[in-house]
Amino acid sequence: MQESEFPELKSRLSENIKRFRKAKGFAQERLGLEAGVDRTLVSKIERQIANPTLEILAKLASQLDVTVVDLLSPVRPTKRER
Amino acid sequence: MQESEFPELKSRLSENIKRFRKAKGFAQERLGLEAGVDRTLVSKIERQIANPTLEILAKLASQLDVTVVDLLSPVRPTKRER
DNA sequence: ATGTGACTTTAAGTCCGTC
DNA sequence: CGACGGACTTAAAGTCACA
Repeated sequence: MQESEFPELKSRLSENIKRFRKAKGFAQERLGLEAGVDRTLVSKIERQIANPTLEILAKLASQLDVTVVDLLSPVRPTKRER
Repeated sequence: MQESEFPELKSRLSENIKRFRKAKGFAQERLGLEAGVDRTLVSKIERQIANPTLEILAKLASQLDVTVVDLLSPVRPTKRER
């Protein structure tokens, strides 16, 4: 049985959301409010204890002016870290 | 308020899963079985009437030997097909 | 082999808070 | 501002039967 990339995906998602959110100067609450997602869910995603649906990811990506793929992609494709 | 990419994501996901699944010669049932996902859920995803969680996407991607990003990316412009 | 309907169970997501 | 908890509602996940 193959290993799932789920843990790594959650980690990337967390880092990417934090990064894009801060780049926009948004607090978790503001991002949630504008995306139509509860602030506690944003918090859980950033703490990697959530398993969000595709729709939630789409809403957040939209408000951050990025794509869902951007949210799930490795943080630094240029210089493999971690 | 920006429009979400959700409908398009579901569409891409559908096409990509079908494509990767068929490339492996898997039936929906077989893919579901090996990924640990019910076949009716695979069916719903391909018919774009599901809103899957990240974990489900990770499980399916794993069995198809691709990444979740691959599943959500626009259909390959690799060689200008379609 | 897949689509679909009816159903139950589980967890995603919300809302209210405190620290 | 963000981590975190409790109680709640909603919808996804999962099961099964049948076309």
